[in-house]
Amino acid sequence: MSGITRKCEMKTEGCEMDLTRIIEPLCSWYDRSKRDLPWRKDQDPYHVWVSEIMLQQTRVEAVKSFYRRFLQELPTVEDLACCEEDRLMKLWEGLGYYSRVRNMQTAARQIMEEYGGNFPDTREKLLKLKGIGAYTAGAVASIAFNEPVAAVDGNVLRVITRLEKDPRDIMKQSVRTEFDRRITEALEKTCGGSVTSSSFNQGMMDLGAGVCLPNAAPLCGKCPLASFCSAHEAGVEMDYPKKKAAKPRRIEGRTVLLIRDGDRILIRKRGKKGLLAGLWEFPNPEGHLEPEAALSFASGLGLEPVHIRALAPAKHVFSHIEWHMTGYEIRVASLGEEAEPPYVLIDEEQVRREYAIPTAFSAYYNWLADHRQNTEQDV
DNA sequence: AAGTCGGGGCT
DNA sequence: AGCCCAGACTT
Repeated sequence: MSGITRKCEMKTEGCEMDLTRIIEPLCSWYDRSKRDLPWRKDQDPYHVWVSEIMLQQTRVEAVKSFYRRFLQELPTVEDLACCEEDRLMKLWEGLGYYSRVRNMQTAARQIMEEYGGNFPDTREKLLKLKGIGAYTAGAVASIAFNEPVAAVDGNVLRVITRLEKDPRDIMKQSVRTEFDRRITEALEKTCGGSVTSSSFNQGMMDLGAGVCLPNAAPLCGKCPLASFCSAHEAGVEMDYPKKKAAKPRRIEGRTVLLIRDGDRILIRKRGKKGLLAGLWEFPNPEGHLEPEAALSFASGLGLEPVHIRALAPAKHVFSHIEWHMTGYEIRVASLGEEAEPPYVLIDEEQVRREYAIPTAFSAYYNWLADHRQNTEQDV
């Protein structure tokens, strides 16, 4: 008997189980218990795709309203391919990871040009589209086209590592690739009738979201796979999955300037790449500026400050950065002229309707709404 | 393999 | 305050 086999029999740690055994039980459980979600009303590949992109690193509850509005505004792939950029970003405003929607439009144009508007219907073809990786290709191929392929996401990694007491770091690409291969092989052997890759993959999502919980005691009494689970048998569910500690965030000081001219507010569009690409922002020079420096900044844009007020500090946390912000309201003389490019003075109401502003500025953006100014008050 | 890229909700 | 979420892309 090999050392590995001995170890598995004694502790069942990191020992591969036969995944074909869990497929029928999970499909059966999914058919009884599936959540009623907006993107489960049909199997239209465009609908499935939009939902999967929105759901990347994003909770179901946060996605629902965005999903409905997005499809109402852009009902077809062609609508997405033709959508003007600022309108597209406005539809994604507040959802985060903005490259998702930019990549999705690139892919929509690929579909129009390379596939004549017919949605690619295999995992292999889907993988060539911008923004579609191993997970999303598997999800769309299985849910919309019933291809027997895996869709390995955080839920699957958590469920399988608990089932097998797998001690490997789930952030490693090798683990994801191996799970993808093993699940796909198991689906190829078992799919048929009510056992489908669609039910299995979506069952994994529902199981991960509602039963095999992250960062909380799982509800093993409700789990259709409990009898297969090594971690449950040993009472160590919370020890999995194993994951290396995240790197600490770097901290950036910034000074946010609300530069106002009557009802207008000064903004500019961010660059095409990097953080918050393609969104609009208030001037936010790096560092914590003193009022004099903030006034110089405004003067440097060719504006004539007539008043400055310090605002409460604010903090915003990104995945890898923290912004510690100082803020000022600066009122400038109404010159009736355009601002220094790339800055523009836009009516505040129009900004709120048409310009996507990142949540990072929400403390100051909200302050603005609570302190409307009319031109009569100018000093 | 490691870094970049948002925002929110739960513990 | 830290963790994670229906990840993908770049370097």
